[in-house]
Amino acid sequence: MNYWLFKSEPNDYSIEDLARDGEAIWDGVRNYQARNFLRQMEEGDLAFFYHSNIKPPGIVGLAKVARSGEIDPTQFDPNSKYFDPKATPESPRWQTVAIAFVEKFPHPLELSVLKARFSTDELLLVRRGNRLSVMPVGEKVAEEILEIFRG
DNA sequence: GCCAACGTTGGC
DNA sequence: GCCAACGTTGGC
Repeated sequence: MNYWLFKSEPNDYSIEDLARDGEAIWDGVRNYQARNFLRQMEEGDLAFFYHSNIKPPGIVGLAKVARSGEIDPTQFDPNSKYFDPKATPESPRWQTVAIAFVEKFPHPLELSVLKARFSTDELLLVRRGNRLSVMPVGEKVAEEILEIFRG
């Protein structure tokens, strides 16, 4: 089982939205490094849900990978801002996963706290200038984060 | 509003 | 294939 982190702007899609929907196809990722992480995900993997572009940014909840190997439907939709003219149903370019809501944490775990606690080697998220919207989280760090809430 | 980081585009 | 220009992300 692996741990991941998903960034989302809450104005766009928040942990509350995921709680309401129960499940969501994580569409719109158009970065190859992030896509490769999405391809590596397996059903049952846990994912921290992170709110970006908000004050303060931070981890706000937990989700899990409900299905892997989903085809991102927005790549075929000419009306979508994620439309990719080079993608065809016969050879799609963008795969993703469906995630399911697990829990909203009782309080956000702010980026400033994460930076104080974890080095850039331990947690990619805290690396300056990191723009990946989907990234792996090491098991040790993941368990420490869960421990904060389950102590 | 600023700007660091970095991915993408396009001319050559 | 190189690389400058440009655009986007996202923290501060």
